[in-house]
Amino acid sequence: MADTLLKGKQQWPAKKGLNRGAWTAEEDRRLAEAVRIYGPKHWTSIAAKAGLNRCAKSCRLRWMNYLRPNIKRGNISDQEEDLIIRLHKLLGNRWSLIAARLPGRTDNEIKNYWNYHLSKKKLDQRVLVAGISTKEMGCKSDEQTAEENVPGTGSSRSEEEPETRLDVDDFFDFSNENPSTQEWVAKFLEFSDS
DNA sequence: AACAACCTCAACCGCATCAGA
DNA sequence: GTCTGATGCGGTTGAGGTTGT
Repeated sequence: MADTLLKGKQQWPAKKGLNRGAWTAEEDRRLAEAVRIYGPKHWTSIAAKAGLNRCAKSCRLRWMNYLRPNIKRGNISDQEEDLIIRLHKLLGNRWSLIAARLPGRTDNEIKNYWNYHLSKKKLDQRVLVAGISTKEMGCKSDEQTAEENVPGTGSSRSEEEPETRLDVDDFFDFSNENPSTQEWVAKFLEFSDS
């Protein structure tokens, strides 16, 4: 355990005297150039070869969440939100899996969106339904909902399939949705299957 | 205008897992 | 089979912007 801890710590800049904090335009440019040359793999060598005084993890994160092409920014549409809710119900807090089903969205973005927007929405709904105050609920509803659908703890990453207490076919049945949603879902499924 | 509360976003942290030596 | 470095992921934090009072 102590080993693992140490190993984790060694990977981050604070412990190596490397740069941290916000990226500059110049750093972005260098990183993008390095990724163009070497491909989005082998982050350790990318970080070194780009002459960035950044650790591999920082470089990867920056690329994945910001520099990667085809990234959509801001304004999660209603359809996307709906899909996020459905996928979260099915997959739990597996943001990377959810993101993989939302073209152009990053796991970080979805995670951020969920953590603020949707968890708040659900909380509000529960408060409305139960007719109780947030205080009385102890702000517990988020974890509960997520954990209801994901075995183990919220942070566990077991490879087991989630214990699906819901019918997946039914879950992804959009036949009751309005035509524009259906069209969007069809496009989305087409995209993600290819 | 000033302040507080709310919201968004980017980045860091810690851990698990993978892959190569 | 074991060790070690690299990678991927989810959780968390905090800075900065926006909105409301």
